[in-house]
Amino acid sequence: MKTSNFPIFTQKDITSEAELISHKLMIKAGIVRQLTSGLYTWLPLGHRILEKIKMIIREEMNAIGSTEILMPLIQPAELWKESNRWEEYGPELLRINDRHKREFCFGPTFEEVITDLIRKEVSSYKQLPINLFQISTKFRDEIRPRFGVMRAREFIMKDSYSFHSSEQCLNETYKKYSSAYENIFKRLMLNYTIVEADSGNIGGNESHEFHVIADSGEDDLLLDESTQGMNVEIAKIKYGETDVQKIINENNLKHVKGIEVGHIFKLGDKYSSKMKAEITTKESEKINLLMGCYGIGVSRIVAAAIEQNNDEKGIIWPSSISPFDVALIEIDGHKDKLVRNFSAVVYQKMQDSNIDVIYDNRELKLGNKLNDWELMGIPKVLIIGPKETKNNIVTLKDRVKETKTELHVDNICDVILQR
RNA sequence: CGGGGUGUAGCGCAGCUUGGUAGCGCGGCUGGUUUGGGACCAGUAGGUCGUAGGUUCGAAUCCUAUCACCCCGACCA
Repeated sequence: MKTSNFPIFTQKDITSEAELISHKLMIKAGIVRQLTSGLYTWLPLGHRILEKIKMIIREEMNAIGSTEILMPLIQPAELWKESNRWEEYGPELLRINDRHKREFCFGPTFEEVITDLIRKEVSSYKQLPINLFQISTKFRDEIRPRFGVMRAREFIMKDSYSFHSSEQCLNETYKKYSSAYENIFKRLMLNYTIVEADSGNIGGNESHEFHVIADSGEDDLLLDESTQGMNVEIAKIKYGETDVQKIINENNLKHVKGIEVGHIFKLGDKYSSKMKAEITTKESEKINLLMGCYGIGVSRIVAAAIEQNNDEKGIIWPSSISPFDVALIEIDGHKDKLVRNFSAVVYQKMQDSNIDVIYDNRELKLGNKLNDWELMGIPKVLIIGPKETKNNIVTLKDRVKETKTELHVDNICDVILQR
């Protein structure tokens, strides 16, 4: 990719309205722009980050036998009335009418739609289990959107749904998702924890949340030495005590702040019973399907990752989700043909080795370019000027270690690929 | 919904108290000098001061209404 085809929207000054470091950096680095309250446009850089995260999620979903689908953003009211959530969900459910005055809503979650699909398509235990997921835009009309994409009204979420004929099968699948989620957050290189959670208005009887640990997190978590813990809602129920500080002291727990980036639920027959999603068992009995659902906040992960990985210069991407592996900076390439030609050769070499490289051929000074790519958090920067061109080398600068290394042109790809 | 704040050039802001030619920084464009960490000089373009009404000889400034955005509280991936 060349900057001539990949607009960079970095900016020096940002509005004082942004409070969180991740929100500030996402604006400065040109990842998102706000359209209006709770709604954001993802710029080219931001879109690439989202795609990297989605790819990791897809791979881990496929690895446990979950298959991708895509459901409509707009959902008919009838289904929500069946589950009783048309009333229960409240104003967070954004409702609209079509030209025939028929009622619809923007989907904040998809239990109704997927249950409707499965009840129509599945009638026998032989067709189970079924594991499906989608990565799509969700809409929740939040009371108060805030912190940029951290709490947006429109956001990108991966949601999975599983269907079973037995409790045992649901339990096994729930465990599979839990371990898949662990793999995902490990691959995202985030410091995370799993806690017991309250199932909220999604419902069901068991649930766990995945949190990225950050002081700016909105959730309060209580952890024990093994860092297996619970959120405060569960703690209050579990210990029969409303004074959180008392719970912490009496049970020797640690209090940390977390950003909820994943949530898995055992739904049981909550939706299948209300929506009459039945199957016939081996014994020719009709039973309600058992369900699980499993969410990951994709767009929120971008903000959470930045909360955990930044310095005074800007973002420092974990290598697995960096929008580019390396930025190639040419010094005054528009004035120096030799530099430009050599840069093009290096660029081509890296492309041939499938390295995600952004070639900065803008007419800017070296300092401008370096500052930009450091702000945007690219882990490695290659510099090519007259000196490098003359000696058939490049200078490699490491975002974190700040080291400068001269590499011969033949070794570039090997060193970059080593990570 | 209750409480607080902010809307002025592409971006970030000052001006408003005490009404009188609409400003600063960054960015843009032109020319020149620079050039290995956000260069300098000269010139230039760009604004119905959120919107509507009112007070006044005169309103960015005072009054009223309204809209938008942000912050604090009640809800949540």
